[in-house]
Amino acid sequence: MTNLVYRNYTKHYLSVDCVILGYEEEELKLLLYPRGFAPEEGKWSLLGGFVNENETIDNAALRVLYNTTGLEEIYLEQVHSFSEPDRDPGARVVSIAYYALVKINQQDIDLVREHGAHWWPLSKLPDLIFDHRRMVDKSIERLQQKASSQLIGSELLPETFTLIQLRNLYNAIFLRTFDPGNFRRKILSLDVLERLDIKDMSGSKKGAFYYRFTQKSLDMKFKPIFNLINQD
Amino acid sequence: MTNLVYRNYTKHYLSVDCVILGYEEEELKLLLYPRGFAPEEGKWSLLGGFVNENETIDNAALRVLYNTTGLEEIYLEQVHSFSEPDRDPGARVVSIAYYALVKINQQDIDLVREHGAHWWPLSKLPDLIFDHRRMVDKSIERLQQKASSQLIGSELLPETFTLIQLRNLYNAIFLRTFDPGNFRRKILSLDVLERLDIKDMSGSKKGAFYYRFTQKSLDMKFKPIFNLINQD
DNA sequence: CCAAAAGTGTTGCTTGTACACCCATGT
DNA sequence: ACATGGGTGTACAAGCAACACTTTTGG
Repeated sequence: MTNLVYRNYTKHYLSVDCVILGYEEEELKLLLYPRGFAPEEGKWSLLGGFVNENETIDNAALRVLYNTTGLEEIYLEQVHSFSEPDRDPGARVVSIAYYALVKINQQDIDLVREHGAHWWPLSKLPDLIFDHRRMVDKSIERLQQKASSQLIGSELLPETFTLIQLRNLYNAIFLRTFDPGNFRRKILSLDVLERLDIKDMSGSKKGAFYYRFTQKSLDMKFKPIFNLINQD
Repeated sequence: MTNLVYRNYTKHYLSVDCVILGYEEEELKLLLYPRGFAPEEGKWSLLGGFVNENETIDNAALRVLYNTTGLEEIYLEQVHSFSEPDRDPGARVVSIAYYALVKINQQDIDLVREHGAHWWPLSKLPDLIFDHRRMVDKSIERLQQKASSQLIGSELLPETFTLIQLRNLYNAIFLRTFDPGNFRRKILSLDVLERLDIKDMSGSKKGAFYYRFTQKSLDMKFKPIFNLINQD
């Protein structure tokens, strides 16, 4: 099927590397694999895999995520392609970095542990192989951009959450502390959350109301995600 | 040299496609090639080329630009990778889109014409092959983002320019009209332009002062560009 | 009743926007 | 002198940030 004109050109190995971010204990965590062989043995690695013949790179990323974490319908965003010829000493591999946002919960932790992976706090990352550290940095930059232009949280928090939890998430993403009053007002003015009649009593005597994203806001947010999956 | 482990995986054709933008007659223009053969004969194409064995994709993009326009030291930014398996009917080719900003001047126009390329106003683009239209749209989005977070213009305008020209450029990028007074104040407050003692008398009797970017601001802007070229 | 966290109000400052106004000068 | 576009001033509104204040309730 391949046009003869193309025959003269080099083909390349193509991989995807996923910066999988979760939120737990008031900080962002990154899912990493230990590398058990040379070179760079002892360092840690993003979850990655090669792109197959008949799939989009977005699908390759989803496949990698599914195979290693069992998770489906994950929020994914393409970040950047990395192509230094010697970035992978084993062969010339061009890699496309993605970031993914997932909810960390116990069953995922077990599943993930079976595969040898481990959640690392972003603030205390170990040494990463190749250019993976740059992939992480660029992903965080993108995540910050995204979080400033729209309210994120539905991908990282449980379905219902308090505004305090949401604020802590934003504190973790931006590495600063937002003013409780101002944050609350600003978020509520976006008109994407609805208050439930249940309170979280664990943090205080007064209790903090639970909120959740309105269906409308979720619909709007999920559209681009599924576009991602099926139309590149 | 290739590690045996990689042998099982598919290799892919990798190309770069460049959204080359220039500014002329108060509008943004896009450099396109006519496609002279089937399929999609009669449509127009971005300037592109395949990635070679031992070059970064950034360098591939620079090479394509140099070979087709003769221009060096061009401002380049990676935008997104496109990977639908059938996006190119000739073969499975994964393509990475870049946008480039260049100054249009007469000698470039001649040079470009020799290659059969043509500058098209963004507002009146012809039909493009494959997914090139999406590449253009995504590039414009990125350009707008960039232009909102920092003053661009040194790549698109002559070395000296009036604030009116700069405003027209911004009008063209954002498809709206900025208020003359407010635009001027905001731009000058950024403290990256210096006023020359020369006036452009062509537009009015009073004349409009020429400005240029300060060396300091250019140094800061060019750093990331050359990083792009040599360290992916 | 009081400590402590949740939530509201108030104020001053910065920024954006609309638009009126002044300025310089070639004809 | 006046029309024309360049350039400045002003006044109002919106948004942000700091922080004081009120509310609730388990101990």
